[in-house]
Amino acid sequence: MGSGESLLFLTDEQLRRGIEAMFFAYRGFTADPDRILANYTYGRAHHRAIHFIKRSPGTTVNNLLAILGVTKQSLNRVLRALIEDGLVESRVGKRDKRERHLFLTEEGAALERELSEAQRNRMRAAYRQAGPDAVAGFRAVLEQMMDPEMRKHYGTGSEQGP
Amino acid sequence: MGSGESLLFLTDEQLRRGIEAMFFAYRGFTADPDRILANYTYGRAHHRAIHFIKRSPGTTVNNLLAILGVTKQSLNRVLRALIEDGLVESRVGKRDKRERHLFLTEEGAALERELSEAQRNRMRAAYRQAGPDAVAGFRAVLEQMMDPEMRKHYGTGSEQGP
DNA sequence: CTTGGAAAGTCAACAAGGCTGACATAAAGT
DNA sequence: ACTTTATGTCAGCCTTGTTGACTTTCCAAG
Repeated sequence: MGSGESLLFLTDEQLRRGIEAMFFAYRGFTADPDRILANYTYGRAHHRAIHFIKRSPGTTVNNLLAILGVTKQSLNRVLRALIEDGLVESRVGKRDKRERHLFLTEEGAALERELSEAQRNRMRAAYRQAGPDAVAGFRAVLEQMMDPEMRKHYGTGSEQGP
Repeated sequence: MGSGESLLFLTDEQLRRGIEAMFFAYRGFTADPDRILANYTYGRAHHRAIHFIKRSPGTTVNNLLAILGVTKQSLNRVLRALIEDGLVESRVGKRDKRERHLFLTEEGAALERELSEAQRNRMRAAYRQAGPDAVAGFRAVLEQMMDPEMRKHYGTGSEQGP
């Protein structure tokens, strides 16, 4: 035994369990917002946009594109709906007038609160059950699982382009 | 301070970071299989079916339906393609001839290996970087995040209906 | 032995949300 | 003046999910 024992967590069986944990947990993770969104004409894509606009008010379209990892055509469809419905405001950039800076309106912020409260409640319950040490480990593994490119977006939040 | 300090991991800010960690990590989690699947005519839905058939050879369609949480029409489209292409074999049940028991053919098993090796490699790297204690925490939090219904599917694997 | 209901399969139609490609406009930068 | 960047838009396609309706098969209970 000795050094072999400490690598037990790298067996294929352990990895398989980790893979399935990700699959089932992600379903739970999205379940509550999905239920709420079903009452509107919006879907997960709208939720994601709203989330990151809330996190970084004034973010540009290009910024959002990089974070979400979709095409501009795809994002545009989503943003257009949110802007037309008055949940998101798009302001022409002061310094660079090509850029559009995105903000939640009061109505948009209300929906964001509704969605994120549901999601936070589940996350909070999971955190509480698992305990602080587990949370640190949870975040450490997830961070390593991201593409390195994405790790820079997952950070402080509310960074605004210079 | 005192007892408040130990609850720092439950602040909205900490929860937001957890939420984004899930989002970015899940993207990484699916990125490698997605790249591989792009070389075939298959998508994520096929991967999921193949994964759980591999985990529980001989599982029935109804079983798979419960695990995957989609409609039978949706699953059927996926299974039909896999069966027609000879990656999955569907055998009429011995005891109950209404049931179909699903198995991977050699070709199906080969694709499964290709996909799961890529996914395991990423998971293994993440586990290794984060360390065994982090892995335990990772799994603990994910388990709590699942819908309780799903927790029973996330288990031993290779259970065959009686 | 008949019948009710479960398991599976299929057809059709639709929606969300990805994608590519082509093109337009405005503004910044060189 | 020219090129590049940021954004928006049109059109069309694909995957994967949905609902609803209907059929076939066949186990099991009455």
